[in-house]
Amino acid sequence: MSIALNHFEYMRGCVVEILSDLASAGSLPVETDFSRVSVEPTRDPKHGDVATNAAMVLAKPAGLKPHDLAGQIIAGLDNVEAVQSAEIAGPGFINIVLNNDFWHQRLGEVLAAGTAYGTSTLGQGKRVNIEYVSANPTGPMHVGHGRGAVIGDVLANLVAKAGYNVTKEYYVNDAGAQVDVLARSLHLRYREALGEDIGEIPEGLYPGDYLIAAGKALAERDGKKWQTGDEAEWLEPLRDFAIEAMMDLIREDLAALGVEHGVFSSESELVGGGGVDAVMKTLEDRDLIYTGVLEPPKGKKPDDWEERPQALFRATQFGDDVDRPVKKSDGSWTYFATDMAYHLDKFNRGFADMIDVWGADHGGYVKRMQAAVKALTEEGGALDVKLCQMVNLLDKGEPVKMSKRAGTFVTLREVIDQVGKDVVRFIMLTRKNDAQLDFDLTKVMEQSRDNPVFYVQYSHARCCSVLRHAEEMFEANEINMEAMQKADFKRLTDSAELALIKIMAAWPQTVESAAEAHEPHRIAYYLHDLSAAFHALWTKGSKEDTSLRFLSEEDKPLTVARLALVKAFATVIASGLEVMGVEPVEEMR
RNA sequence: GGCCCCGUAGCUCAGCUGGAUAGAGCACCGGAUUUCUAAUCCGGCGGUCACAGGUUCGAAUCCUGUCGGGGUCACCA
Repeated sequence: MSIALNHFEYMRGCVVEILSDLASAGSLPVETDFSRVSVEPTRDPKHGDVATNAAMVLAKPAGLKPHDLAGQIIAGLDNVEAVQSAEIAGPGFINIVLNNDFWHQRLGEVLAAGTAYGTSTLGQGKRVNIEYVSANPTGPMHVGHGRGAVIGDVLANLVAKAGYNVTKEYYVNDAGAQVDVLARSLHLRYREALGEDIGEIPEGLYPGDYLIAAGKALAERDGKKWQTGDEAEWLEPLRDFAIEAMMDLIREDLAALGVEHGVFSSESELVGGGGVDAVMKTLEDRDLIYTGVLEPPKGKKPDDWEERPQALFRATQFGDDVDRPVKKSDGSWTYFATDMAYHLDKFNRGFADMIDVWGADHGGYVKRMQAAVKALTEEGGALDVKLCQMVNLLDKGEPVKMSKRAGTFVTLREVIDQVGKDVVRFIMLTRKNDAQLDFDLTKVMEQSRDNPVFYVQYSHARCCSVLRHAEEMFEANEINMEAMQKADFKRLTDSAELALIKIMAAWPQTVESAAEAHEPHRIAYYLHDLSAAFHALWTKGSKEDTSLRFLSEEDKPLTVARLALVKAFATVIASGLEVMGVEPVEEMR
């Protein structure tokens, strides 16, 4: 059982029970398949709380008209305790209104569960590996990395809340040519630290200032040990030193963003430990590796294209468009080859479900990796890849000009320091992962309704304000959690109050569907909608009908019931923000 | 040329895996402030869901094709 009732699932259960009864009574064929029967929210609240398509889906197999079957289902629904009314609409929908008691019970559930509200057992403890960030250890993170970091992190929280056993993983690309370049770049900074004039950083090396500190640290640790020697002598130790320094940098950035990985996997360890060779040998034995010649891409041909035979993986057998090289011309493994070994390693560690979060520029890589997983796990594993589109950094609507060379590059850390981690995390989720995102440094700090971070935080702060005022009006034991849970919820009858409860009650379903779809941005949208319902109730009480104000000296029982509503709302907001890794704000003066 | 993503209101974008009369914010127009925070709310205006076929009770959503925008295309990661 989940910690809260998913009322759509609950009502679906009721409908299916009625259908089963109809089947045993002979009104429906005994073997009728109910799998297409769904219970969903209505588009328009005027249509009721939930609607089912049962009559439309089953009319044909039952040999009945949708309306006739609907009539029989409605007769059954009238006997369901939670149902206030049910009626046929449109082509055969059954619109269902649930009674207030049912909604009041949901309110009690929220209070009982606290921020654990919405936690589900959907995943049944199944293990899922989510690999994200995996930024190359060659410098500090930029804003685009930050988006992937947030999407991966929140997706992990979300999937965990839906009942899966999640491992957050970072793949360290500490092998290959680029970390050699890093080592050479460090060597320059190291000589600089020892007093040499190194002049301009040559083209092709990393010019960033962040290596200066690493150079100094190396000079302090090792003195002049590597200053004059041959590259062959110092390359490896400097590489290790540089990677360690860069990973420290990245870990600091991640910590500032509130992101923490459980596992760091090293590419070089995988290669060094023979993991790649073993996997390739296995593939060769299965005749999935062969020596062939690739055709150059049609359209534009690369200038330095040379036709040559190379070791290819039969990716086309598993859904890819062409077979993919696993060896470079110098005989070493391609990145793809090591990545295959890495994904098999994850599978062998017990993760049949894998999710990778990548930048959109790696889009062309998805099919081959999925083909690889299919081949390596013999269909036992599944890989979903979330591609993150670019982040356009703006200030007051103008693009922020960035150049690595000119040293005007804005790092993720600078943005976090400027606007705060909570704002960064929230804004990163205000678009689907595969849509481009504008991040305006000024706009995200504005206190207005078109800033979703503020809008949601403000609704929570307003709650806290009400609860603070209540403390002056009541003795502590009159409005503690116990008292709120015993409050007379039946007093909450206004449409705006009930509307708020109904959206709160949709939280468990939101968690489950967003987790299943691997779409963390839905949480941000949900919280915005939930906040809107609260702001609406607030203003309704203060303007249209002051009897709807939360605090009333004259009617304390009613006030306690309303405080319970306020508390429950704040709890669901907090629960959602917890998934997003954002701290709820209690005051915004 | 192949592959992937995208095309929804003047602008920025949602649309819960196929549901009803397609939604929200901004902008524009008009309202609400003796207050628990008006940093908010309510109403109005605004659409050929790029286009053409197809699948079915039913399509913004799935399939095919066309047009337009972006990304990517051995030996980088």
